[in-house]
Amino acid sequence: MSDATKARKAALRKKLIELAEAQIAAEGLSSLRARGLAKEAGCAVGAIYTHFTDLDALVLEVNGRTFRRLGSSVAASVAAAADQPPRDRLIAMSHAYLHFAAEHAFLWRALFDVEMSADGPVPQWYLDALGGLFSYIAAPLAELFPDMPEHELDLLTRALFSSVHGIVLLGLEKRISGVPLAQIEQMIAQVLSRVQ
Amino acid sequence: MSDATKARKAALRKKLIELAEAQIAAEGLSSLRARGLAKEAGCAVGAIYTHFTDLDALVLEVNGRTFRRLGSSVAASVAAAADQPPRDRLIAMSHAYLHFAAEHAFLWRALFDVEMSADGPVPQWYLDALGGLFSYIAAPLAELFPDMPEHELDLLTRALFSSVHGIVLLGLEKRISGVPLAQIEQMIAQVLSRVQ
DNA sequence: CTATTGGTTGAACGCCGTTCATCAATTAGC
DNA sequence: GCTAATTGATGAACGGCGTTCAACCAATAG
Repeated sequence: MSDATKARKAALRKKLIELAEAQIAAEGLSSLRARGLAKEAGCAVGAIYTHFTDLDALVLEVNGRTFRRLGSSVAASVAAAADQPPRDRLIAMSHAYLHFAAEHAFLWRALFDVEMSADGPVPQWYLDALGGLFSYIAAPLAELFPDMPEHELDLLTRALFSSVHGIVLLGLEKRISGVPLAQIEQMIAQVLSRVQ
Repeated sequence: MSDATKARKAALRKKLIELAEAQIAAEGLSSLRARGLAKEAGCAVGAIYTHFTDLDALVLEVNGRTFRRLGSSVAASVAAAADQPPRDRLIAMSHAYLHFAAEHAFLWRALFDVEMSADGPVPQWYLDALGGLFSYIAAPLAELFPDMPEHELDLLTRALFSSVHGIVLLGLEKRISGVPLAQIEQMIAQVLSRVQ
């Protein structure tokens, strides 16, 4: 296969991922349609399936991008708060998580809405990305609780991540108990600053 | 309309709700099919739509039942721990929430998976049921923090509910970070017992 | 006994994701 | 430079979905 052919192939693949991402970002995961995507990309529906085994695989690519951007976003907030006490770093990265979720609401939701339906194993990069987020939390916690056994520290890490995730999830869910961003920030700070 | 006719009508309606509930409980919300339901109920597909505007409305009925049972379950755990200190009551009701979610995984998930897609307003009983759960949490918190302003107490209530919800959600999600029930209990206790 | 009402029927509609025989274009061999 | 082989692209077709609606029928009212 010539370089030009490979390039065209890769270009269509990239275009499909970008268009899918734009569609999800604009109108949500459930608005993604194979036919709509093909029309926008200027190709036939069947072409999608030469690049991805099914639409879920395509969404997984989009989620990969989203997860990496979320990771950088949180990492940047940690770096910016490097000279602050551990509890403030925890709050800073949680607020970064919140703002990412709020600014990219549909893309962020897609992270947790796709996997459930697919029944293949979770890809490794997914677990790695999650592990990365966990490690950002674990570091300040280890400073706060230097005597805590590793196992308990690991559990507390997961517990706090899940707590922040839950607060962001329900806080942004306007249909259930949606509240202003400032109040969600307050809730996160309330829970994290009470961790003694 | 005669009583017999009304009774038959109500019987089919009830049967449809029960069959839908059984299907969701057994294989999840996404496995619910109008045709399958009609076949099980021994009626035509169209009959479903004389009792419910669409399948979402039927699922909403199922969710209503689930929410009421969840409410009683949490209420019972509060009653059983009535003589214990507030923090222990918080932990007891959170564990009740966890065990309900674990035992009725698919029905519990349906509570949060349907509403999102429908675009009508959230029905009042939904908000009432959520308010009920909140009030169970608010009571022990008011004992723990008698001087806290009402607004902040309200925020802390939502924050703690969301935290427990997040821990249960991700803890039960085997595909992401699923862990044994005992560990999820530990995580809940960790977060709640640290609330000072 | 007839007219009317209202729940029930199931074929049909439009949309969906996915497939596959067919096509077209590029590559490899000579 | 020509032919054969390969491979991505095509889009009509398939099966399945939620939902609709003209036709049907059983029960009620006059």
